[in-house]
Amino acid sequence: MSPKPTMRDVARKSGLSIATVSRVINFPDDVPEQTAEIVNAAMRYLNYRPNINGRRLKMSHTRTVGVLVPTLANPVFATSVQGIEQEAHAEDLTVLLTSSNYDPEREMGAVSALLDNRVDGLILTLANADDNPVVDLLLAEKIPFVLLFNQPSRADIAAISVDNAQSAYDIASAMIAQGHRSLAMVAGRFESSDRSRQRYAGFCHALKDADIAPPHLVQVPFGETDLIEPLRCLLSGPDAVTGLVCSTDMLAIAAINACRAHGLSVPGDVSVGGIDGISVGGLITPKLCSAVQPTQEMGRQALAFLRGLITGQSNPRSLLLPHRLSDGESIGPFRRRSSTRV
Amino acid sequence: MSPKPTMRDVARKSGLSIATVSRVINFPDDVPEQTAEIVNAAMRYLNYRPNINGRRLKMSHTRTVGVLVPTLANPVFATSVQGIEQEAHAEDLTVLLTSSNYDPEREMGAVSALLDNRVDGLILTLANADDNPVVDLLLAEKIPFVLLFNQPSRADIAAISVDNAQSAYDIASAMIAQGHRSLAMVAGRFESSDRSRQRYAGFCHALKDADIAPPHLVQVPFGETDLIEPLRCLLSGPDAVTGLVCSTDMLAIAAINACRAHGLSVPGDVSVGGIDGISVGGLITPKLCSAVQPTQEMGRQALAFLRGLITGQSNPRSLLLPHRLSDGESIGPFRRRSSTRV
DNA sequence: TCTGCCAATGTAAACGTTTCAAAGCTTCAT
DNA sequence: ATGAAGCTTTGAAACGTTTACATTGGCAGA
Repeated sequence: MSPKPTMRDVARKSGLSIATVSRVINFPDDVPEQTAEIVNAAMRYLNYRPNINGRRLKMSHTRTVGVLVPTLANPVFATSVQGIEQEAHAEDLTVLLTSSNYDPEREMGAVSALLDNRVDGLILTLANADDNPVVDLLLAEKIPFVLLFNQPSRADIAAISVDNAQSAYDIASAMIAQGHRSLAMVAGRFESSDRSRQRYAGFCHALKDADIAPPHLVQVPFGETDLIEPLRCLLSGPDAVTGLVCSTDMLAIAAINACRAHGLSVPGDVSVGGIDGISVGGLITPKLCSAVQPTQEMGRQALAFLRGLITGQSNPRSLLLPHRLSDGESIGPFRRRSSTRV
Repeated sequence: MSPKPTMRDVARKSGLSIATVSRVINFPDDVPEQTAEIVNAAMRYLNYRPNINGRRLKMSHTRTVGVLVPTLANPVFATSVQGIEQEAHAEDLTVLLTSSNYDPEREMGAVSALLDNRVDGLILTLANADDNPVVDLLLAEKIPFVLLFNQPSRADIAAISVDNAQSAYDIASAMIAQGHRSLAMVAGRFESSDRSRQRYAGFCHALKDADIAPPHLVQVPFGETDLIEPLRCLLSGPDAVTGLVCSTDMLAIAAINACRAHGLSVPGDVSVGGIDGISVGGLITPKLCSAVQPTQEMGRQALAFLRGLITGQSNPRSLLLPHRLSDGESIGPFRRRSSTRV
């Protein structure tokens, strides 16, 4: 009684064979109602709980998916995982979660651990989707996987994201439309995030299209929330910047905070825009103007898509979802700054 | 070649027995270096990857822990999971993640699914830690588990949290100290969160100690971020409230937003305080005054503690961690409001 | 040369499932 | 009676490990 009851125990208790018990569990309709009831009674009596590991060993699939995100500390990823989890729950799949802390080195280890668990497939947000050994490994081993937020250059890789460059282009353009001419991008380190690089490219493109001089760029380590020092130079001096495009909403919120600390008002003195569309952005003052992506929905779709790949019903391809600019208040018209105190 | 190589293949390739291969993998020191090298070479050659499910079936433990949180959409929980994940990574444990969406009904199903996976232990944030069938089940089945954020009344249950009542008491007292006499609590639904109820109790206690009249209470569903309507009554009229104690930081941020929408300034007209200490709270304007708990660290500790329970090195007990009041700006001195527009 | 010991390796039985082939048992038309 | 044709049910062989126990071979000591 102390050791957990097994199917064998249930079989013995109900006077039937182990095979019948198995069928009651997996194909209740293939078994006469009466038999099923006997078995179920025995299971209840014994407090039987199927050992999924026995099943997993025997079966070729595990009904398990692995998820790798850079961090859960950024609501973008947390929300996407929330979406993944919801859909997984609906599909009765188990989610194995790991995070890389934005460290490309850790990605391989994390994925390797997931593969040891024989996951049926993976949903990954990688530092860099191109020339990534993890992607090569997965391709070689033919393990279904979906990239989330990554926008790989190869078209035959499953990926769900928004158009990163365009998002940044749009936000930058919104500022330019308000008369801003001196802009900078605040971005997460490129080596930690290809999104960051792609967004910077879009930002540059917007500036070029508007014939604006060489863009500024500040790269900050991920997780950093204190931008007071990193932004000091940009925000002071004669040629101070009046618009900050941030590669993520978290950075944008931190940037607004830094502007305030420098005695500058947003959007009075400086306009700030973000990308991602995390929900707090809509609650703060000024309401954050952002290129919004449907984060949670993207998580859900990623899982649904992965399901398709696993069952062989669909083929890997890149999905670009539409983003939209939120009607925030953090971007305002250009105004010459009276005096730049810092 | 197409099917995944097994230990048997490695054994054949290296001309040794399956037992030796197993030893090389699990107890490299018990095997002559030379032999180990042969086996390792074979493994590399075949691209061998141990099947953890085979091991799990054989072994009594699975090196897997289950995690249940209400949602990842609230940074408190996301951050705690981040902490859990970090520590799990260090301990080489696999994390199975599920969420209940604040629905007590879903908790049992989620935990049941985790148990089917034969997790070695669980970390749970429950709607209600007392009289919870999930807790009873776990106790009966003698599965190690740690409650996180819950503060159960039984002392023999492992739990890591801050003193919820005291947190609310402290925030409320801070407002009272600033001269506020007309206070309300904005709380998540009690049936979804015992923290919410405990915090309300602390709030009431503070008011009673200060001889202040019956407290107001607004309960809102979890996940709700639009408090404009729910707060209309409280914020208008002759006996409008001047201080809002919110049961979570997310609610506090939403409350500040609602105040703004009603044309009230924070902390000029209304003071707002939160509980949790999520990191964005420190970035917004006004900086959120909150009873801060070390969320990520709590996650880490929860996993460490769980490890102790699993290995039998420690016994279940409740840990109350200290909270601290952040030096926010969202609480200011009481000021009679000139005209209450709404 | 034989004995005994030790280190290195091998054998084989689990672990709890799923599933295929085959066996029982009815029923029923011939 | 006989056998075909259903339905139910069963036996037994995997799945890939771990591990208690058995075997081997070499070598020191007698």
